[in-house]
Amino acid sequence: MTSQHDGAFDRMDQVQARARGIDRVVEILEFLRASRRPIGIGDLAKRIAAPRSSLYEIIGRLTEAGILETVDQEGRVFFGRAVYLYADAYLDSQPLVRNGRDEVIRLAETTGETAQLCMLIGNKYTVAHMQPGSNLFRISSETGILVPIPWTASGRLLLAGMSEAQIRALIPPEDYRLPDGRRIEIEDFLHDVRDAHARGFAVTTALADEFTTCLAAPVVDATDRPVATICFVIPARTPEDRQAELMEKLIAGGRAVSRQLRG
Amino acid sequence: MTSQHDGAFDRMDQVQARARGIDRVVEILEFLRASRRPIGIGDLAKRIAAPRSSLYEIIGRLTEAGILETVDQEGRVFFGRAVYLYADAYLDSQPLVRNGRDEVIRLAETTGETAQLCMLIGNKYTVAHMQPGSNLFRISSETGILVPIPWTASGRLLLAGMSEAQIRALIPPEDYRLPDGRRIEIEDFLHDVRDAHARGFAVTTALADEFTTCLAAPVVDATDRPVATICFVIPARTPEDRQAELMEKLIAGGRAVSRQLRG
DNA sequence: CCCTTTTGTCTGCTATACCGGACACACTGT
DNA sequence: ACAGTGTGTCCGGTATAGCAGACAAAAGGG
Repeated sequence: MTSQHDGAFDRMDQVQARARGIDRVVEILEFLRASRRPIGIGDLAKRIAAPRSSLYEIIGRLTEAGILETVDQEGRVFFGRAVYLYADAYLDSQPLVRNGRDEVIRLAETTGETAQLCMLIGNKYTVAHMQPGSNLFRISSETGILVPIPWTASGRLLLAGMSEAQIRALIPPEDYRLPDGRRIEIEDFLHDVRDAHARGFAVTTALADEFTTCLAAPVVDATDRPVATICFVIPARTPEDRQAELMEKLIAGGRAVSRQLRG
Repeated sequence: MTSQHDGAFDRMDQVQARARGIDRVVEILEFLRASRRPIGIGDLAKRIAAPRSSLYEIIGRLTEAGILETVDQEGRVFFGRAVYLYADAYLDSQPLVRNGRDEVIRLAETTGETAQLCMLIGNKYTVAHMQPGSNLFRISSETGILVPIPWTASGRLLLAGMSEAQIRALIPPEDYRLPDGRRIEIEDFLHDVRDAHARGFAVTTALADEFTTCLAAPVVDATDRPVATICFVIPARTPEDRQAELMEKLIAGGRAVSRQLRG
């Protein structure tokens, strides 16, 4: 039907070229990561716009490998045990995440506050590990969700060492708009980044969430570039001296993890 | 060299039909899981008998998706951040692992002993989570490593409910040989399994490791089949009454997690 | 220095993986 | 009973993904 003369158009409108199996795999995994819950194959086909017949085939193969698992008798699928093993191997190879996570657990235990290990993935920010504190205060952020860098205190620290031009190139304009609609001025943000770098820590209040303050300290590699942050998520009205005390522990913790990276 | 007239032979010896991308992906991930360290692409091509040109393509795609990462400037690759996020979502979806892990942490804290959450993957046993105790006693086992079932106390509990024939079919003969060379008699092992099932707990001493005793209690699903165990790893010379006390906590903990699975 | 090995990229051929669509079956509600 | 919806399987055609092989460039290594 689609004849010779509109080939170019076809490409533009419907990128309906037959997809590669690997691309399907990536789409599936990415979808599951984002939605964080099991889904039926038919449903999934609609959501990622893939033909059902292909998905049955691909998911069958992934299930066989243990990368996916059939969750219930309605045939819903989700991540399988294999990914747990992959991640375990990954952690073994990454002293950063392993040590950082231990430190975060320790901090959460000794202070009772919610602590996190945060890092960048591409041009987004994510919480790699979260350890809830014993306090009643509920936090909103979830592990693994990708968040615009300007929304976070940690994001400001993680950009330390990048040039202004690099930062401008990295962060898409829409990421400067906060969840409540406010906009962060790029100049202000760049200033924050320089500031965070100079001080060696960052604090933000009521940024992504109205009642939350975030304290962050950097973890740096052997060349002093920030590779992660550890941070506390606390009620905005936490007393000054308590905040100072927490910040001190955070900086010490960040230094400890950084030291382990060098050794 | 392989000429026209031996086509049939070709098929038999070397199943050299062009491989699918997905299969390559699974092979790559499985290889990395087993070897647990970064590898160059050329090297990898030899090890899994795949053409280099294809691997460059596939690994490029997986790297783009964050499933793999380039580790050093020599171009070696290993698991990437994405698998960590996948695993995190997986753990969230598994009440067993989530609750079990919490209970293990609680037990390790209140008793000061090293506690573990263990389960089966295929015909092997693995530690899904380990929480070191505050005691000086160092344990050897590591999370995520696959271990022969007969080497462990937990393994005996996890087979409860299986018939003798099923057990014989499941466990490869070489798994009855301990790290120090001793062999476990199949009959003795089967007896241990029945015994563990009847008592509702298991104890082994100096099995995988000379100076270690392992106490284990089952976590069962709604149909009373064991799906995991929680256990303590303690010095072999721990006094009897202390062991009894720990065992009691363990059984209570296992029951608690089992209850959560039902609800 | 030359010689060997490896690495990353590119190209054209063709076996085949993916797709569309059809089919049987199981539910559900009316 | 019957239409409507969703699930799991199968099949044939064709766009294309994967392969072999060639290549330059870099990296050892003697």
